[in-house]
Amino acid sequence: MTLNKNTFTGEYQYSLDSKGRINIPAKFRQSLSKKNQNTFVATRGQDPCIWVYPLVEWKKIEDELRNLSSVSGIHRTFVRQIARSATPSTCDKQGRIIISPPLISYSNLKREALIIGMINKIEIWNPDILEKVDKNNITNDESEFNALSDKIVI
Amino acid sequence: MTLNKNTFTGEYQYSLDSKGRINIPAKFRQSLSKKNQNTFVATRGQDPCIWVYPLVEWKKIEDELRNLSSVSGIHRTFVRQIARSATPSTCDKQGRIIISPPLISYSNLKREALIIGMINKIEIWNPDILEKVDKNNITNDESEFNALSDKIVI
DNA sequence: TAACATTGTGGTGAATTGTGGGTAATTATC
DNA sequence: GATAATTACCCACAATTCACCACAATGTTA
Repeated sequence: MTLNKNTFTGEYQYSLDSKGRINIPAKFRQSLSKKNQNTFVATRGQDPCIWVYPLVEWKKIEDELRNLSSVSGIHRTFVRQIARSATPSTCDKQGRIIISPPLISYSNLKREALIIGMINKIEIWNPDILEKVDKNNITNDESEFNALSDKIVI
Repeated sequence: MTLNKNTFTGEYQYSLDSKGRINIPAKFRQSLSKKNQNTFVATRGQDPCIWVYPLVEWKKIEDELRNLSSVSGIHRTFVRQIARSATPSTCDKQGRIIISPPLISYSNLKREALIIGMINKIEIWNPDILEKVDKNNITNDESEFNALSDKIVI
């Protein structure tokens, strides 16, 4: 059964090997459209995790960043934070991509890695950290959660 | 893997050698279109770092500067700051460019240099200085930052 | 249940890359 | 015009990266 292209759901527990490689779940790879050339772009997430975009999705972000003028200090900082850690990587024959050392240290990744489908992108977490973040969020955000119900029908 | 041409992302820690040469990361060089003839133009950044443009991108900047009227004092200062230190340099066979002494002293570069892909240009930083600048920015600009991330969907 | 296909993980050799240094060419100085 | 100083170009090597192969574990089909 084929869902929408470039759309990711589900969670997987894979391992980051000693060379900084991590497997992209087969289901995710199959969902990629041809235009992506089996390539992803990994960058810093807003949470302490790694965000992984299919190439075509990333290009949209890139274009938006390109249009920010560097005369503004805020723009420069913004572009720097995102572009700095963005690293493209094509799947090898076994379906793995490479995670750059800066991203590994930012996300505090050890051997175990939790891969989560986030619809238009993929998140890679250190499982322990996600657990902590989850606990915090649940106790804090009940009210904001309710506010969301205006925007999204489920 | 083919990304957009003349587009740079990622960060690299390279070294400025005793002759004032610094390596342009191989990934960046591969991204250059032929028209650039392996040539970059380095100039003062708005932050205390060096901005490095591929030749064709720099030409666009020149055109923009050309259109700033010199009647305005601000314009003159702005143009002078950028034009004054702009120095073109072609990669040698090993992929290095030369950084002029004025730029080295402006950016306070020592041996270690942090090279950052900023989409349409490259920044070269003294790592210590970037760290300080980063800390400042994060504490100061929180709200404006959030406003930006609303405009840009990531 | 057996045979087969797929998937995740480890490792290896070849090619590439970053860095130091050396020599020729060019420019500057007297 | 001769010499010194600087700059540009090229070579070499160690370290890293990349593309591929192998295999065990898992899942699928007959």
